[in-house]
Amino acid sequence: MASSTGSFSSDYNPDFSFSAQFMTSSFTDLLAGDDDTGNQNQERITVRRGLSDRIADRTGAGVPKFKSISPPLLPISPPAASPSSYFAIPPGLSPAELLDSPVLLSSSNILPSPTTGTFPSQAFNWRSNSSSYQQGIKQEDRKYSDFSFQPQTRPSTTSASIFQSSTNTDSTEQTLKGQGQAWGFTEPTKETDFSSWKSSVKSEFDPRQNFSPEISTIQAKSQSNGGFQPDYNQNSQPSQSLREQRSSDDGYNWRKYGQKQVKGSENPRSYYKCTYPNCPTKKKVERSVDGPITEIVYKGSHNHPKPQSTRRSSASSQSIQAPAATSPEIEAVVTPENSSISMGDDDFDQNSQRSKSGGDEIDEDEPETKRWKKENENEGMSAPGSRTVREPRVVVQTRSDIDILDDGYRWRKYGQKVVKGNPNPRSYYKCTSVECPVRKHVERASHDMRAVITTYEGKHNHDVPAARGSGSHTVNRPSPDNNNNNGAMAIRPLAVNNHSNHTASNSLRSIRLPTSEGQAPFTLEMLQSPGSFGFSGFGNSVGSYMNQEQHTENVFPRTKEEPRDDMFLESLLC
DNA sequence: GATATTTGACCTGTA
DNA sequence: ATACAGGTCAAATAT
Repeated sequence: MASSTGSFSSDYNPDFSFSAQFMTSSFTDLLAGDDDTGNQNQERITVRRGLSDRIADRTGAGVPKFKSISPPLLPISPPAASPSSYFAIPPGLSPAELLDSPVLLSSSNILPSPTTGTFPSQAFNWRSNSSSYQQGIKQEDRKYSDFSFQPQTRPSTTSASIFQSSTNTDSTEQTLKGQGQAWGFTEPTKETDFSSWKSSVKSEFDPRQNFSPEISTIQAKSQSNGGFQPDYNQNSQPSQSLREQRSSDDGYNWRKYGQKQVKGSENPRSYYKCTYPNCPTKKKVERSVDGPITEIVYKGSHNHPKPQSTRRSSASSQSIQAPAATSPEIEAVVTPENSSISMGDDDFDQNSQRSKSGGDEIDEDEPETKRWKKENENEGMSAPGSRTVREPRVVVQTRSDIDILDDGYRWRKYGQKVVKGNPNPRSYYKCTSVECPVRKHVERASHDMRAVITTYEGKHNHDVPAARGSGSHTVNRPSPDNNNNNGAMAIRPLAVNNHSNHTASNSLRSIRLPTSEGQAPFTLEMLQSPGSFGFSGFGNSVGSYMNQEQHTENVFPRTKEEPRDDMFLESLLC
């Protein structure tokens, strides 16, 4: 459960490997990565987006194949033209601090599991701007009653899992809830998944092996992307594409019986049946135009042992224990697309959590999921067995992006929740200064992953920490590619500046909209029309929620903030 | 010729 | 009841 717990680090405890590792790894990767890497990440995130578009967008050489696995973009910044531009560390701010910053912390959600080093599936599920995402938005009214927030709690199994699911990407949530609940998906499974996550990086996974949606998703992603998995090379072979059609690398033999263009996705979906006599297992696979698998959904469980002939490394197989053939099925949805997943890494991230609470996940999948689930039920498969893996479709990494919002103060993340009306998780931070009551929450606009909404609550009773007070560390950078930057905008909200300059302000909200090249981020205030907003950005504190909400709605009709949720969260947290 | 894939048509579920 | 979308079938085609 470490993973689950880790994902949600209530205490900003350095010891907490989860966040730290995530951060570390992602940070490291980021540092090490070149632009290409950044692009890849983005692509993963935007899997749902037309591949052709993405390709066109990217100037780099080959098409990235790591959609699902690559670390989500750091919140810090959108892929810059040059590697060096990736990070803009403010003067006085050391990398170490940066790591501790809320930004990174938040990003941890998206980042690979601390324990395993793998990415949460959620991240992969995000579907950024894709049409599918829009569809998903339609369901924003869904109920998120399942949200379970237990920041202080150690990974107790249940709570931890729940938390994680809700905390992580939307896709994850959705997966767990939508599928998990219905199918009796249990947390233990989840843990298993996460723990195994690291080691299991395969191009494809065996349904039996994977029983967690997240894993499936990730694996799928990785497969398509060529992920970070060590095993990848082994598994992937030159002629694999052809073979994949038949056996898909998951050790079973499949026969393709259909293909269809799914609405909302540019990627064709292929339908496969296990060729073993009387085996009811099916799977549907979505591949992006360039080849990588963006989503895999398994239905049913194999009623036979895996065929002997396999080139798959035993190690990879072992990494994840799959439910026995007869075990219940789990349907995991990953999608990514987001761009889901959704890894759309990010997707994965946050969105991957598709629980209803997550809502973020793309609804697109939901129908399918339901359908398959239903079928499974009819077939008497109640157990978790089938899994959906969604890739990247959606993945816009949110957390990291958001965190970019370094406003000069030090923040400790104390919670995360998906609020009604916005599939994107809202991170909650508290000022780390002793007794400082200020809190802020950050979330992405539901309609546009690139837009980040930061809301401040309360007034700082102290000065801005010296090291960070300069505000010169703005990370804003023009994004080379608007399309690729879904959600990955690393920008520092103006709010920050305002905030630092006006410690007296109780409440400040800034919305960062996607910026096109050379465009500076702007605050909500800039958007507000005279009549519609009475909110000056420095208005009142908590009481301003309604106003804020209105603002938000005005700007982003689909982004709704419900005070209730906040209060709910507060009650839980406090 | 056997096997697998492609693809348009049909079926089914959902809104 | 209807339209739409997803899933499946099965003949045609390819390997």
